[in-house]
Amino acid sequence: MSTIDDVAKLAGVSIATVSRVLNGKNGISDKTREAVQKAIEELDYKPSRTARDLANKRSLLNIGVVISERIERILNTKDLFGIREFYTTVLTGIESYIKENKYTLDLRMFSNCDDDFIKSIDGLLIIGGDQLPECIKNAEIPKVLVDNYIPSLKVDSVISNGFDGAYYVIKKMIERNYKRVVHIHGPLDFYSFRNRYEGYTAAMSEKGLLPQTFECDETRNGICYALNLALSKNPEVIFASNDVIALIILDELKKMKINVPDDIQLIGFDDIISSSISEPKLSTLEVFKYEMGNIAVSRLIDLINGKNPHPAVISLFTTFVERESTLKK
Amino acid sequence: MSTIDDVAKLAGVSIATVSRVLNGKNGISDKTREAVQKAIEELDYKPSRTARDLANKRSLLNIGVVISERIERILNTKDLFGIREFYTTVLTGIESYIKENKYTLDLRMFSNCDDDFIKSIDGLLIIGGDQLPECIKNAEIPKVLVDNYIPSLKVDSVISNGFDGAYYVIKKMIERNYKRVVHIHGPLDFYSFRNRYEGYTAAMSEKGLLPQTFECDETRNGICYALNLALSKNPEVIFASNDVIALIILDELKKMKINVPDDIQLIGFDDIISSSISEPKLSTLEVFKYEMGNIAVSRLIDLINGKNPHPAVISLFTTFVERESTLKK
DNA sequence: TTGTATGCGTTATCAA
DNA sequence: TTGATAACGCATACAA
Repeated sequence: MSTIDDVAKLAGVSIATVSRVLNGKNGISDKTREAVQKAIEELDYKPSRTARDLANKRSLLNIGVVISERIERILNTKDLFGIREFYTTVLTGIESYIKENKYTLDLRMFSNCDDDFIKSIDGLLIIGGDQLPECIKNAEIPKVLVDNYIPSLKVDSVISNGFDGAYYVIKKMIERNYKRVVHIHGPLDFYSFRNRYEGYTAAMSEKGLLPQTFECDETRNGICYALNLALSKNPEVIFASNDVIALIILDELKKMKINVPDDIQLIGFDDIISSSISEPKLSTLEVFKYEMGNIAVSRLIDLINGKNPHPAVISLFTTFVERESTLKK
Repeated sequence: MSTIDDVAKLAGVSIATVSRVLNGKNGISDKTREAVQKAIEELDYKPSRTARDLANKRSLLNIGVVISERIERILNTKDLFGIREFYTTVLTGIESYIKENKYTLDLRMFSNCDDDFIKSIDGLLIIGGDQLPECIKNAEIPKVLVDNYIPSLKVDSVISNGFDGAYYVIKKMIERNYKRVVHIHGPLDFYSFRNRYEGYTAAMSEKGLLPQTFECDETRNGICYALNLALSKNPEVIFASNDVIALIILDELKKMKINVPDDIQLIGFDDIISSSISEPKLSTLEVFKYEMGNIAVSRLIDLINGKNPHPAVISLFTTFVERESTLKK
């Protein structure tokens, strides 16, 4: 196998020049370019991907990370520590990957994304399920949605596999002979809620059971309201969109002297820390938040490097973590 | 990612020593070895295969590619050129990536996958939607399913986004005011068929229409049978699981003197070459087969290198290619 | 427009 | 038993 050195020698130029020709840089005289190309042809030279990858690692990229005002609020709120932890962990995954590769990070809120910002970054990570402002939607740089997916947009996304997680756990409960399994969920315009909702629905339908779903916003009031509706169905199992909602439900059930898991069993989604210290401990589907951040950056880097540019959705498997809230004695 | 340098520093030795420990050379004091191993553990250090290959000036990655007997038959059959082309293109994508990286490839049928084979490869690409034999399922090496997905298995997969493709195109037809849209599909135990089926169903249901689906095997007889059932519903649009089925349907409709698109409109899936030369030309959803092969290898390499090891499903967006078969005058 | 020199993460050689 | 250091093939900042 010939190397860049052989080509350079044959063409009578330096390896830097050969490299430039290879990478289509400009600022090369036609004569030189032709000479190099002829040499490449003659030697049937093929650049080594291994070496190329290795050399490419060094490039300093500036990664933009944007969050909605909603998430910004969450990150700054004390009592919703549950959700806060979710995004914090995702961000940690992002940051650690960026740091390891010696890239730089620029974190902004949606409202601060002007043209100058877009121009200053090499790629964009967009966190959370909120509506995207136009300036972000239109930004013509590599983009990756994190914990969000917009089917109509064909933008790369990294999400958790909410469908299969929900589907699996609901089927499991049905196989344990519970039939009255209800779902209390957040607004379905958030993809992650919708995805889990669909998994729940699919499992119920497949088992010939009627899905019973109750929507709520993410406030305690909203959750209480949905919970009361749900309780009127005399459920054996309540499956909530996420752990934050599940934990509030747990709290409310306690107030009503309804015992979990003996009277009603409860399942969340996300596996935030509070779920493992609640009383009883909450059974839930673990979402790999840190890994989600990690892989999102990794995918973005690929896009920036023009590697596997065809847009794709990357969906991370979840794992059922069974704790006390589904272990009825 | 930490490097050999980090480990050396933490262990208080030189990188040469670390390298020795890594490669199990002898002539190292137990004390040093332990220190190095502890550092490796602590940093969760994984050697870079890229750098290792470069230094070794060899690419010892041997990628196993396995296909079912069914696919092997398809690849060797002349008249099923449609499906044949599909898998051929996927394989081309795989091969080109492997060649570029100067890796080696070992292609086998399911029945030839013994332990020796598994031992001889660094990672496994499994093509197509067929049932996996135990020896492959149990192989404890990095694996990626290509054009297949098994929810219960948590194995990495690369697939096309059949749901959204079907959903999008069906909604589009409904918005053009067609209400009698039927779906003729292959066996639903193949994930790709099931996925498209669900996209169709979701779009119909969402628009308040009753999904009308007809299963067939992939033989002409089977397709005819399903087609006749479907025709009894007096459809305005027929959506087929893939182009091969659609093209056979087209042929049968011609025999019946039913005009496409004026009497019935027809939509396929995959975008194989024959679809662009049929009469009329077939509207279809393009599946990026070559890219699918490419990204599958790329993902496998990552897994082999321990990069982003959390299992994930990568789903490639499809594109609607509108040709004559849906352009009713 | 072109060349020089450096670094990417690892292995291997040669000294110490 | 260990450490410095030269490759491996390429990209690129900086000089010329």
